[in-house]
Amino acid sequence: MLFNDQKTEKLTHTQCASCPVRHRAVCSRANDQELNLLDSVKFYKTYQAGQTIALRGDPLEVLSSLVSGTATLSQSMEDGRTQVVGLLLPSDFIGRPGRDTVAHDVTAVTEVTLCCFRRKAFEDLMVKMPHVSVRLLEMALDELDAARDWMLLLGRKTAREKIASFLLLIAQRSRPISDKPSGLDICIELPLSRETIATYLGLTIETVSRQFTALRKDGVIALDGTRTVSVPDFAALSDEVDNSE
Amino acid sequence: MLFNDQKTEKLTHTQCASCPVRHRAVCSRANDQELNLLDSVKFYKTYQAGQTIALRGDPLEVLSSLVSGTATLSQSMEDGRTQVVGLLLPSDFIGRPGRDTVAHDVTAVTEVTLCCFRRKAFEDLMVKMPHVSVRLLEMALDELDAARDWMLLLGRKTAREKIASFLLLIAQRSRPISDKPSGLDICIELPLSRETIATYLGLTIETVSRQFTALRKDGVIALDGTRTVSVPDFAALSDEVDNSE
DNA sequence: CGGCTGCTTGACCGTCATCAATAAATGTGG
DNA sequence: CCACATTTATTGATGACGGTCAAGCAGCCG
Repeated sequence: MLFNDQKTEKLTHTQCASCPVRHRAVCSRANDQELNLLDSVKFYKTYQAGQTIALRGDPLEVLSSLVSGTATLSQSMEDGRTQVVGLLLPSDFIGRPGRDTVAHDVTAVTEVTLCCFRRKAFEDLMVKMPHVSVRLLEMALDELDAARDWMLLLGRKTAREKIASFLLLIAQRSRPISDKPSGLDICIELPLSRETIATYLGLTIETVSRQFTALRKDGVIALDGTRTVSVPDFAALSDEVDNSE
Repeated sequence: MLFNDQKTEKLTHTQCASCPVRHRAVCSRANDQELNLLDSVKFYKTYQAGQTIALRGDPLEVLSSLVSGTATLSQSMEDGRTQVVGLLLPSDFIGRPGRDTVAHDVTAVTEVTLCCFRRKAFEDLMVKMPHVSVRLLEMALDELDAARDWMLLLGRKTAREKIASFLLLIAQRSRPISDKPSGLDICIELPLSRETIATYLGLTIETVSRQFTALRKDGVIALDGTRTVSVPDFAALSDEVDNSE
Protein backbone atom coordinates (compact mmCIF):
# COMPACT_ATOMS: atom_id res chain seq x y z
CA MET A 1 0.00 0.00 0.00
CA LEU A 2 1.46 3.28 -1.04
CA PHE A 3 2.62 5.42 1.85
CA ASN A 4 1.87 3.09 4.69
CA ASP A 5 4.17 1.60 7.26
CA GLN A 6 7.11 3.92 6.88
CA LYS A 7 8.50 4.95 10.22
CA THR A 8 10.27 8.07 9.17
CA GLU A 9 8.33 10.82 7.54
CA LYS A 10 10.11 13.95 6.52
CA LEU A 11 7.69 16.70 5.75
CA THR A 12 10.15 19.13 4.28
CA HIS A 13 8.39 21.26 1.74
CA THR A 14 10.61 22.77 -0.88
CA GLN A 15 9.29 25.46 -3.19
CA CYS A 16 8.89 24.07 -6.70
CA ALA A 17 10.88 26.99 -8.04
CA SER A 18 13.98 25.74 -6.25
CA CYS A 19 13.30 22.04 -6.74
CA PRO A 20 16.32 20.05 -7.94
CA VAL A 21 14.27 18.25 -10.59
CA ARG A 22 12.35 21.35 -11.63
CA HIS A 23 13.44 21.15 -15.25
CA ARG A 24 13.48 17.43 -15.81
CA ALA A 25 10.42 16.05 -14.06
CA VAL A 26 6.86 15.87 -15.26
CA CYS A 27 6.42 19.52 -14.26
CA SER A 28 9.28 20.76 -16.42
CA ARG A 29 7.13 22.95 -18.63
CA ALA A 30 5.12 24.62 -15.92
CA ASN A 31 5.26 28.41 -15.70
CA ASP A 32 5.52 30.38 -12.46
CA GLN A 33 1.81 30.58 -11.96
CA GLU A 34 1.41 26.87 -12.50
CA LEU A 35 4.23 26.17 -10.08
CA ASN A 36 2.24 27.94 -7.41
CA LEU A 37 -0.65 25.63 -8.11
CA LEU A 38 1.64 22.62 -7.87
CA ASP A 39 3.11 23.93 -4.65
CA SER A 40 -0.35 24.07 -3.16
CA VAL A 41 -1.31 20.46 -3.83
CA LYS A 42 1.94 18.52 -3.65
CA PHE A 43 3.32 16.92 -0.52
CA TYR A 44 6.58 15.17 0.27
CA LYS A 45 7.26 11.71 1.57
CA THR A 46 10.54 10.17 2.61
CA TYR A 47 11.46 6.50 2.73
CA GLN A 48 14.47 4.87 4.32
CA ALA A 49 16.87 2.65 2.39
CA GLY A 50 15.33 -0.78 2.00
CA GLN A 51 11.76 0.29 2.58
CA THR A 52 9.00 -0.84 0.30
CA ILE A 53 7.31 2.09 -1.39
CA ALA A 54 4.59 0.11 -3.12
CA LEU A 55 3.77 -3.48 -4.04
CA ARG A 56 2.40 -4.83 -7.27
CA GLY A 57 -1.38 -4.95 -7.13
CA ASP A 58 -1.75 -2.31 -4.44
CA PRO A 59 -4.40 0.31 -5.06
CA LEU A 60 -2.71 3.26 -6.68
CA GLU A 61 -3.72 6.32 -4.73
CA VAL A 62 -0.74 8.54 -5.09
CA LEU A 63 1.44 9.53 -8.02
CA SER A 64 4.85 11.01 -7.47
CA SER A 65 8.12 12.26 -8.82
CA LEU A 66 11.33 11.06 -7.32
CA VAL A 67 13.15 14.10 -5.98
CA SER A 68 16.20 12.55 -4.39
CA GLY A 69 17.65 9.10 -3.85
CA THR A 70 17.40 5.88 -5.81
CA ALA A 71 14.63 3.31 -6.03
CA THR A 72 14.03 0.15 -8.04
CA LEU A 73 11.08 -1.22 -9.90
CA SER A 74 11.00 -4.98 -9.73
CA GLN A 75 8.99 -7.96 -10.76
CA SER A 76 9.13 -11.34 -9.11
CA MET A 77 7.90 -14.88 -9.49
CA GLU A 78 6.19 -17.04 -6.92
CA ASP A 79 9.34 -19.01 -6.22
CA GLY A 80 11.24 -15.85 -5.36
CA ARG A 81 13.22 -15.22 -8.52
CA THR A 82 13.29 -11.47 -8.98
CA GLN A 83 14.24 -9.11 -11.74
CA VAL A 84 14.78 -5.40 -11.34
CA VAL A 85 12.98 -3.92 -14.34
CA GLY A 86 13.80 -0.30 -13.83
CA LEU A 87 15.98 2.07 -11.90
CA LEU A 88 14.30 5.18 -10.56
CA LEU A 89 16.51 8.24 -10.25
CA PRO A 90 15.69 11.87 -9.49
CA SER A 91 13.02 13.27 -11.84
CA ASP A 92 11.57 9.85 -12.64
CA PHE A 93 7.85 9.45 -12.28
CA ILE A 94 6.13 6.77 -10.22
CA GLY A 95 2.65 5.51 -10.98
CA ARG A 96 0.41 6.22 -13.91
CA PRO A 97 -2.77 8.11 -14.41
CA GLY A 98 -5.52 5.90 -15.78
CA ARG A 99 -4.48 2.87 -13.76
CA ASP A 100 -5.83 1.96 -10.41
CA THR A 101 -3.28 -0.58 -9.26
CA VAL A 102 0.48 -0.62 -8.98
CA ALA A 103 2.14 -2.60 -11.78
CA HIS A 104 5.52 -3.35 -10.19
CA ASP A 105 7.11 -3.42 -6.80
CA VAL A 106 8.83 -0.16 -5.89
CA THR A 107 11.62 -0.24 -3.33
CA ALA A 108 13.85 2.48 -1.94
CA VAL A 109 17.51 1.49 -2.22
CA THR A 110 18.81 4.65 -0.63
CA GLU A 111 16.88 7.24 1.35
CA VAL A 112 14.27 8.51 -1.07
CA THR A 113 12.21 11.66 -1.18
CA LEU A 114 9.07 11.75 -3.30
CA CYS A 115 7.02 14.71 -4.44
CA CYS A 116 3.49 13.34 -4.28
CA PHE A 117 0.03 14.03 -5.63
CA ARG A 118 -3.23 12.29 -4.88
CA ARG A 119 -4.29 10.59 -8.07
CA LYS A 120 -7.47 12.58 -8.44
CA ALA A 121 -5.63 15.85 -7.92
CA PHE A 122 -3.05 14.86 -10.47
CA GLU A 123 -5.63 13.98 -13.07
CA ASP A 124 -7.12 17.42 -12.56
CA LEU A 125 -3.70 18.92 -13.07
CA MET A 126 -3.32 17.06 -16.33
CA VAL A 127 -6.49 18.69 -17.60
CA LYS A 128 -5.45 22.15 -16.49
CA MET A 129 -1.93 21.75 -17.82
CA PRO A 130 -1.89 19.70 -20.99
CA HIS A 131 1.87 20.00 -21.18
CA VAL A 132 2.01 17.67 -18.22
CA SER A 133 0.41 14.93 -20.32
CA VAL A 134 2.77 15.66 -23.14
CA ARG A 135 5.78 15.50 -20.85
CA LEU A 136 4.46 12.30 -19.33
CA LEU A 137 4.16 10.74 -22.77
CA GLU A 138 7.70 11.81 -23.58
CA MET A 139 8.98 10.31 -20.37
CA ALA A 140 7.04 7.09 -20.89
CA LEU A 141 8.47 6.74 -24.37
CA ASP A 142 11.98 7.35 -23.05
CA GLU A 143 11.47 4.70 -20.43
CA LEU A 144 10.16 2.36 -23.09
CA ASP A 145 13.33 2.82 -25.11
CA ALA A 146 15.43 2.27 -22.02
CA ALA A 147 13.49 -0.89 -21.18
CA ARG A 148 14.04 -2.21 -24.68
CA ASP A 149 17.73 -1.45 -24.58
CA TRP A 150 17.86 -3.37 -21.34
CA MET A 151 16.16 -6.32 -23.01
CA LEU A 152 19.11 -6.55 -25.38
CA LEU A 153 21.42 -6.60 -22.39
CA LEU A 154 19.42 -9.25 -20.57
CA GLY A 155 18.91 -11.48 -23.57
CA ARG A 156 22.22 -11.25 -25.36
CA LYS A 157 25.10 -9.81 -23.38
CA THR A 158 27.73 -11.73 -21.44
CA ALA A 159 28.22 -11.20 -17.72
CA ARG A 160 31.26 -9.02 -18.32
CA GLU A 161 29.41 -6.90 -20.86
CA LYS A 162 26.49 -6.56 -18.50
CA ILE A 163 28.71 -5.19 -15.74
CA ALA A 164 30.47 -2.82 -18.12
CA SER A 165 27.15 -1.58 -19.51
CA PHE A 166 25.86 -1.09 -16.00
CA LEU A 167 28.88 0.97 -14.98
CA LEU A 168 28.54 3.13 -18.08
CA LEU A 169 24.86 3.63 -17.36
CA ILE A 170 25.48 4.73 -13.81
CA ALA A 171 28.34 6.94 -14.90
CA GLN A 172 26.10 8.69 -17.41
CA ARG A 173 23.05 9.08 -15.24
CA SER A 174 24.82 10.20 -12.09
CA ARG A 175 26.95 12.72 -13.94
CA PRO A 176 25.24 16.17 -13.87
CA ILE A 177 24.89 16.05 -17.70
CA SER A 178 27.73 16.56 -20.15
CA ASP A 179 30.57 16.86 -17.71
CA LYS A 180 33.55 15.22 -19.29
CA PRO A 181 36.77 15.64 -17.36
CA SER A 182 38.60 13.50 -19.92
CA GLY A 183 41.84 14.02 -18.03
CA LEU A 184 41.23 12.67 -14.56
CA ASP A 185 39.81 9.33 -13.50
CA ILE A 186 36.07 9.12 -13.55
CA CYS A 187 34.73 8.10 -10.20
CA ILE A 188 31.45 6.28 -9.86
CA GLU A 189 29.51 5.96 -6.66
CA LEU A 190 27.27 2.90 -6.88
CA PRO A 191 23.83 3.39 -5.40
CA LEU A 192 23.15 -0.36 -5.47
CA SER A 193 24.41 -3.32 -3.47
CA ARG A 194 25.89 -6.34 -5.26
CA GLU A 195 22.62 -8.11 -4.60
CA THR A 196 20.57 -5.44 -6.34
CA ILE A 197 23.03 -5.12 -9.20
CA ALA A 198 22.67 -8.86 -9.73
CA THR A 199 18.90 -8.74 -9.87
CA TYR A 200 19.14 -5.78 -12.23
CA LEU A 201 21.48 -7.57 -14.63
CA GLY A 202 19.89 -11.00 -14.53
CA LEU A 203 22.94 -12.51 -12.81
CA THR A 204 23.82 -13.91 -9.42
CA ILE A 205 25.63 -11.96 -6.79
CA GLU A 206 28.66 -14.23 -7.13
CA THR A 207 28.97 -13.60 -10.85
CA VAL A 208 28.70 -9.87 -10.30
CA SER A 209 31.45 -10.02 -7.73
CA ARG A 210 33.69 -12.13 -9.96
CA GLN A 211 33.25 -9.82 -12.93
CA PHE A 212 34.10 -6.80 -10.80
CA THR A 213 37.35 -8.43 -9.75
CA ALA A 214 38.05 -9.55 -13.31
CA LEU A 215 37.65 -5.99 -14.59
CA ARG A 216 39.84 -4.78 -11.76
CA LYS A 217 42.57 -7.33 -12.49
CA ASP A 218 42.45 -6.33 -16.15
CA GLY A 219 42.99 -2.71 -15.15
CA VAL A 220 39.72 -1.50 -16.59
CA ILE A 221 38.41 -0.28 -13.25
CA ALA A 222 39.73 0.24 -9.74
CA LEU A 223 37.70 -0.50 -6.64
CA ASP A 224 37.81 1.64 -3.55
CA GLY A 225 35.80 -0.18 -0.96
CA THR A 226 32.72 -1.85 -2.30
CA ARG A 227 30.65 1.05 -3.54
CA THR A 228 33.19 3.25 -5.24
CA VAL A 229 34.52 2.49 -8.71
CA SER A 230 37.07 4.60 -10.48
CA VAL A 231 37.70 4.32 -14.17
CA PRO A 232 41.27 5.11 -15.21
CA ASP A 233 40.60 4.60 -18.90
CA PHE A 234 37.07 5.38 -19.92
CA ALA A 235 37.64 4.21 -23.48
CA ALA A 236 38.73 0.82 -22.20
CA LEU A 237 35.47 0.47 -20.32
CA SER A 238 33.47 1.52 -23.36
CA ASP A 239 35.34 -1.04 -25.43
CA GLU A 240 34.03 -3.76 -23.14
CA VAL A 241 30.58 -3.06 -24.52
CA ASP A 242 30.13 -4.02 -28.14
CA ASN A 243 27.51 -1.36 -28.39
CA SER A 244 24.20 -1.45 -30.15
CA GLU A 245 24.64 -0.61 -33.79
CA MET B 1 14.17 4.72 -44.41
CA LEU B 2 10.51 4.28 -43.79
CA PHE B 3 8.55 3.28 -46.85
CA ASN B 4 11.35 2.82 -49.29
CA ASP B 5 12.41 -0.19 -51.23
CA GLN B 6 9.31 -2.27 -50.88
CA LYS B 7 8.36 -3.88 -54.13
CA THR B 8 4.75 -4.55 -53.42
CA GLU B 9 2.50 -1.70 -52.53
CA LYS B 10 -1.14 -2.40 -51.89
CA LEU B 11 -3.15 0.76 -51.86
CA THR B 12 -6.35 -0.67 -50.52
CA HIS B 13 -8.20 2.00 -48.65
CA THR B 14 -10.61 0.76 -46.04
CA GLN B 15 -13.05 3.14 -44.43
CA CYS B 16 -12.07 3.76 -40.81
CA ALA B 17 -15.60 2.87 -39.74
CA SER B 18 -15.07 -0.71 -40.85
CA CYS B 19 -11.42 -0.98 -39.85
CA PRO B 20 -10.57 -4.16 -37.93
CA VAL B 21 -8.61 -2.23 -35.31
CA ARG B 22 -11.10 0.60 -35.07
CA HIS B 23 -11.70 0.14 -31.36
CA ARG B 24 -8.24 -0.78 -30.19
CA ALA B 25 -5.84 1.44 -32.07
CA VAL B 26 -4.79 4.98 -31.33
CA CYS B 27 -7.99 6.21 -32.98
CA SER B 28 -10.28 4.18 -30.69
CA ARG B 29 -12.00 7.20 -29.20
CA ALA B 30 -12.66 9.09 -32.39
CA ASN B 31 -16.28 9.94 -33.22
CA ASP B 32 -17.80 9.64 -36.70
CA GLN B 33 -16.86 13.13 -37.69
CA GLU B 34 -13.30 12.60 -36.58
CA LEU B 35 -13.14 9.32 -38.45
CA ASN B 36 -13.90 11.23 -41.63
CA LEU B 37 -10.97 13.48 -40.94
CA LEU B 38 -8.75 10.46 -40.36
CA ASP B 39 -10.01 8.85 -43.54
CA SER B 40 -8.96 11.90 -45.47
CA VAL B 41 -5.35 11.99 -44.32
CA LYS B 42 -4.45 8.35 -43.77
CA PHE B 43 -2.93 6.06 -46.38
CA TYR B 44 -2.10 2.37 -46.41
CA LYS B 45 1.13 0.56 -47.01
CA THR B 46 1.78 -3.13 -47.34
CA TYR B 47 5.01 -4.99 -46.71
CA GLN B 48 5.90 -8.54 -47.60
CA ALA B 49 7.07 -11.08 -45.03
CA GLY B 50 10.72 -10.47 -44.27
CA GLN B 51 10.82 -6.90 -45.48
CA THR B 52 12.41 -4.17 -43.43
CA ILE B 53 9.89 -1.51 -42.50
CA ALA B 54 12.34 0.84 -40.83
CA LEU B 55 15.86 0.83 -39.43
CA ARG B 56 17.15 2.34 -36.23
CA GLY B 57 18.36 5.86 -36.84
CA ASP B 58 16.30 6.43 -39.97
CA PRO B 59 14.50 9.76 -40.15
CA LEU B 60 11.01 9.21 -38.85
CA GLU B 61 8.64 10.67 -41.40
CA VAL B 62 5.63 8.47 -41.03
CA LEU B 63 3.71 7.19 -38.04
CA SER B 64 1.39 4.24 -38.39
CA SER B 65 -0.92 1.71 -36.85
CA LEU B 66 -0.52 -1.92 -37.69
CA VAL B 67 -3.78 -3.07 -39.26
CA SER B 68 -2.99 -6.65 -40.15
CA GLY B 69 -0.07 -9.05 -39.92
CA THR B 70 2.84 -9.31 -37.49
CA ALA B 71 6.04 -7.33 -37.21
CA THR B 72 8.96 -7.24 -34.81
CA LEU B 73 10.88 -4.48 -33.13
CA SER B 74 14.49 -5.45 -32.67
CA GLN B 75 17.77 -4.15 -31.41
CA SER B 76 21.15 -5.46 -32.43
CA MET B 77 24.81 -5.15 -31.61
CA GLU B 78 27.69 -4.53 -33.98
CA ASP B 79 28.74 -8.15 -33.95
CA GLY B 80 25.30 -9.27 -35.07
CA ARG B 81 23.74 -10.45 -31.84
CA THR B 82 20.10 -9.45 -32.02
CA GLN B 83 17.22 -9.24 -29.60
CA VAL B 84 13.60 -8.86 -30.54
CA VAL B 85 12.34 -6.24 -28.10
CA GLY B 86 8.71 -6.16 -29.11
CA LEU B 87 6.09 -7.93 -31.09
CA LEU B 88 3.79 -5.73 -33.14
CA LEU B 89 0.29 -7.08 -33.68
CA PRO B 90 -2.83 -5.46 -35.14
CA SER B 91 -3.68 -2.13 -33.43
CA ASP B 92 -0.11 -1.55 -32.26
CA PHE B 93 1.39 1.81 -33.03
CA ILE B 94 4.70 2.39 -34.81
CA GLY B 95 6.79 5.49 -34.32
CA ARG B 96 6.43 8.29 -31.87
CA PRO B 97 5.49 11.89 -32.12
CA GLY B 98 8.20 14.15 -30.76
CA ARG B 99 11.02 12.02 -32.09
CA ASP B 100 12.70 12.48 -35.40
CA THR B 101 14.51 9.19 -35.76
CA VAL B 102 13.48 5.57 -35.53
CA ALA B 103 14.53 3.95 -32.25
CA HIS B 104 14.47 0.27 -33.21
CA ASP B 105 14.51 -1.85 -36.32
CA VAL B 106 11.03 -2.76 -37.54
CA THR B 107 10.61 -5.87 -39.65
CA ALA B 108 7.57 -7.51 -41.18
CA VAL B 109 7.42 -11.19 -40.25
CA THR B 110 4.22 -11.87 -42.18
CA GLU B 111 2.58 -9.69 -44.78
CA VAL B 112 1.84 -6.46 -42.97
CA THR B 113 -0.58 -3.65 -43.66
CA LEU B 114 -0.03 -0.29 -42.03
CA CYS B 115 -2.37 2.64 -41.68
CA CYS B 116 -0.03 5.61 -42.07
CA PHE B 117 0.12 9.32 -41.32
CA ARG B 118 2.82 11.81 -42.20
CA ARG B 119 4.33 12.91 -38.94
CA LYS B 120 3.32 16.52 -39.32
CA ALA B 121 -0.26 15.55 -40.16
CA PHE B 122 -0.38 13.28 -37.15
CA GLU B 123 0.89 15.95 -34.80
CA ASP B 124 -1.88 18.20 -36.08
CA LEU B 125 -4.37 15.45 -35.38
CA MET B 126 -3.11 15.16 -31.82
CA VAL B 127 -3.89 18.81 -31.28
CA LYS B 128 -7.35 18.55 -32.80
CA MET B 129 -8.15 15.32 -30.98
CA PRO B 130 -6.62 15.31 -27.53
CA HIS B 131 -8.02 11.85 -26.89
CA VAL B 132 -5.45 10.57 -29.39
CA SER B 133 -2.66 11.73 -27.08
CA VAL B 134 -4.39 10.17 -24.14
CA ARG B 135 -4.82 6.88 -25.95
CA LEU B 136 -1.21 7.01 -27.08
CA LEU B 137 -0.07 7.49 -23.50
CA GLU B 138 -2.22 4.54 -22.41
CA MET B 139 -0.75 2.38 -25.13
CA ALA B 140 2.80 3.47 -24.35
CA LEU B 141 2.28 2.59 -20.69
CA ASP B 142 0.85 -0.80 -21.63
CA GLU B 143 3.85 -1.47 -23.82
CA LEU B 144 6.11 -0.40 -21.01
CA ASP B 145 4.49 -2.92 -18.69
CA ALA B 146 4.79 -5.60 -21.34
CA ALA B 147 8.46 -4.76 -21.88
CA ARG B 148 9.10 -5.02 -18.17
CA ASP B 149 7.31 -8.34 -17.90
CA TRP B 150 9.52 -9.53 -20.73
CA MET B 151 12.60 -8.43 -18.81
CA LEU B 152 11.67 -10.89 -16.08
CA LEU B 153 11.43 -13.62 -18.70
CA LEU B 154 14.77 -12.70 -20.28
CA GLY B 155 16.64 -12.31 -17.04
CA ARG B 156 15.27 -15.09 -14.92
CA LYS B 157 13.32 -17.78 -16.72
CA THR B 158 14.65 -21.11 -17.96
CA ALA B 159 14.48 -22.05 -21.62
CA ARG B 160 11.46 -24.27 -21.01
CA GLU B 161 9.64 -21.55 -19.12
CA LYS B 162 10.45 -19.08 -21.86
CA ILE B 163 8.87 -21.28 -24.49
CA ALA B 164 5.81 -21.94 -22.35
CA SER B 165 5.40 -18.23 -21.61
CA PHE B 166 5.76 -17.46 -25.28
CA LEU B 167 3.06 -19.96 -26.24
CA LEU B 168 0.72 -18.55 -23.62
CA LEU B 169 1.38 -15.04 -24.88
CA ILE B 170 0.60 -15.96 -28.46
CA ALA B 171 -2.46 -17.90 -27.40
CA GLN B 172 -3.80 -14.88 -25.53
CA ARG B 173 -3.04 -12.25 -28.09
CA SER B 174 -4.23 -14.18 -31.12
CA ARG B 175 -7.46 -15.24 -29.47
CA PRO B 176 -10.23 -12.70 -30.30
CA ILE B 177 -10.49 -11.76 -26.61
CA SER B 178 -12.05 -13.89 -23.88
CA ASP B 179 -12.88 -16.95 -25.92
CA LYS B 180 -12.34 -19.94 -23.73
CA PRO B 181 -13.41 -23.23 -25.26
CA SER B 182 -12.21 -25.11 -22.22
CA GLY B 183 -13.35 -28.37 -23.73
CA LEU B 184 -11.51 -28.75 -26.99
CA ASP B 185 -7.81 -28.44 -27.66
CA ILE B 186 -6.56 -24.92 -28.06
CA CYS B 187 -4.80 -24.49 -31.35
CA ILE B 188 -2.08 -21.89 -31.78
CA GLU B 189 -0.81 -20.69 -35.13
CA LEU B 190 2.70 -19.32 -34.69
CA PRO B 191 3.39 -16.16 -36.65
CA LEU B 192 7.13 -16.48 -36.03
CA SER B 193 9.84 -18.79 -37.32
CA ARG B 194 12.07 -20.68 -34.89
CA GLU B 195 14.76 -18.16 -35.68
CA THR B 196 12.58 -15.22 -34.68
CA ILE B 197 11.25 -16.98 -31.62
CA ALA B 198 14.83 -17.54 -30.54
CA THR B 199 15.76 -13.88 -30.90
CA TYR B 200 12.60 -12.93 -29.05
CA LEU B 201 13.31 -15.23 -26.11
CA GLY B 202 17.05 -14.64 -25.83
CA LEU B 203 17.83 -18.21 -26.86
CA THR B 204 19.37 -19.98 -29.83
CA ILE B 205 17.32 -21.66 -32.51
CA GLU B 206 18.59 -25.07 -31.38
CA THR B 207 17.44 -24.56 -27.82
CA VAL B 208 14.03 -23.43 -29.01
CA SER B 209 13.73 -26.54 -31.12
CA ARG B 210 14.82 -28.81 -28.31
CA GLN B 211 12.34 -27.28 -25.87
CA PHE B 212 9.51 -27.67 -28.34
CA THR B 213 10.28 -31.37 -28.66
CA ALA B 214 10.70 -31.70 -24.91
CA LEU B 215 7.26 -30.19 -24.31
CA ARG B 216 5.85 -32.45 -27.01
CA LYS B 217 7.41 -35.57 -25.50
CA ASP B 218 6.02 -34.56 -22.12
CA GLY B 219 2.56 -34.31 -23.64
CA VAL B 220 2.17 -30.62 -22.85
CA ILE B 221 1.79 -29.64 -26.49
CA ALA B 222 1.34 -31.37 -29.84
CA LEU B 223 3.00 -30.17 -33.00
CA ASP B 224 1.31 -30.28 -36.37
CA GLY B 225 3.96 -29.27 -38.83
CA THR B 226 6.23 -26.53 -37.63
CA ARG B 227 3.91 -23.59 -37.18
CA THR B 228 0.87 -25.14 -35.57
CA VAL B 229 0.81 -25.99 -31.88
CA SER B 230 -2.14 -27.57 -30.18
CA VAL B 231 -2.52 -27.63 -26.44
CA PRO B 232 -4.39 -30.66 -25.10
CA ASP B 233 -4.19 -29.50 -21.50
CA PHE B 234 -4.08 -25.78 -21.09
CA ALA B 235 -3.57 -25.99 -17.34
CA ALA B 236 -0.47 -28.14 -17.89
CA LEU B 237 1.00 -25.46 -20.09
CA SER B 238 0.19 -22.75 -17.57
CA ASP B 239 1.83 -24.84 -14.86
CA GLU B 240 5.08 -24.71 -16.81
CA VAL B 241 5.21 -21.02 -16.01
CA ASP B 242 5.80 -20.21 -12.40
CA ASN B 243 4.00 -16.99 -12.95
CA SER B 244 4.76 -13.57 -11.64
CA GLU B 245 3.43 -13.15 -8.16
C1' DC C 1 15.23 -34.98 -59.30
C1' DG C 2 18.52 -31.75 -57.07
C1' DG C 3 19.03 -27.70 -54.51
C1' DC C 4 17.36 -24.67 -51.16
C1' DT C 5 15.79 -23.21 -46.68
C1' DG C 6 14.22 -24.10 -42.17
C1' DC C 7 13.98 -27.38 -38.50
C1' DT C 8 15.60 -31.18 -35.61
C1' DT C 9 18.95 -33.95 -33.31
C1' DG C 10 23.49 -35.18 -31.54
C1' DA C 11 28.13 -34.48 -29.36
C1' DC C 12 30.72 -31.43 -26.91
C1' DC C 13 32.07 -27.44 -24.32
C1' DG C 14 31.88 -22.85 -21.92
C1' DT C 15 29.57 -19.65 -19.13
C1' DC C 16 27.35 -18.85 -15.36
C1' DA C 17 24.61 -20.84 -11.29
C1' DT C 18 24.98 -23.38 -7.12
C1' DC C 19 26.86 -24.68 -2.86
C1' DA C 20 30.12 -23.62 0.56
C1' DA C 21 33.74 -21.43 2.94
C1' DT C 22 36.20 -17.25 4.11
C1' DA C 23 36.84 -12.29 4.38
C1' DA C 24 35.51 -7.63 4.68
C1' DA C 25 32.38 -4.17 6.12
C1' DT C 26 28.93 -2.61 9.29
C1' DG C 27 26.62 -2.46 13.49
C1' DT C 28 25.95 -3.20 18.78
C1' DG C 29 26.78 -3.22 23.48
C1' DG C 30 30.03 -3.18 27.18
C1' DC D 1 37.39 2.02 21.68
C1' DC D 2 37.38 -2.73 21.29
C1' DA D 3 35.13 -7.58 21.35
C1' DC D 4 31.42 -9.73 19.11
C1' DA D 5 27.59 -10.39 15.97
C1' DT D 6 25.51 -9.67 11.59
C1' DT D 7 25.27 -8.46 7.13
C1' DT D 8 27.53 -8.05 2.67
C1' DA D 9 31.13 -9.23 -0.49
C1' DT D 10 34.76 -12.25 -2.29
C1' DT D 11 36.72 -16.55 -3.64
C1' DG D 12 36.76 -21.53 -4.64
C1' DA D 13 35.03 -26.10 -6.31
C1' DT D 14 31.72 -28.23 -9.04
C1' DG D 15 28.07 -29.00 -12.22
C1' DA D 16 24.02 -27.85 -15.18
C1' DC D 17 21.95 -25.34 -18.63
C1' DG D 18 22.17 -23.63 -22.78
C1' DG D 19 25.49 -22.34 -26.62
C1' DT D 20 28.35 -23.94 -30.47
C1' DC D 21 29.52 -26.82 -34.19
C1' DA D 22 28.06 -30.23 -37.23
C1' DA D 23 25.30 -33.61 -39.33
C1' DG D 24 20.81 -35.28 -40.82
C1' DC D 25 15.77 -34.41 -42.14
C1' DA D 26 11.66 -32.43 -43.96
C1' DG D 27 9.15 -29.48 -46.76
C1' DC D 28 9.19 -26.59 -51.09
C1' DC D 29 10.00 -25.00 -55.60
C1' DG D 30 12.17 -24.82 -59.91
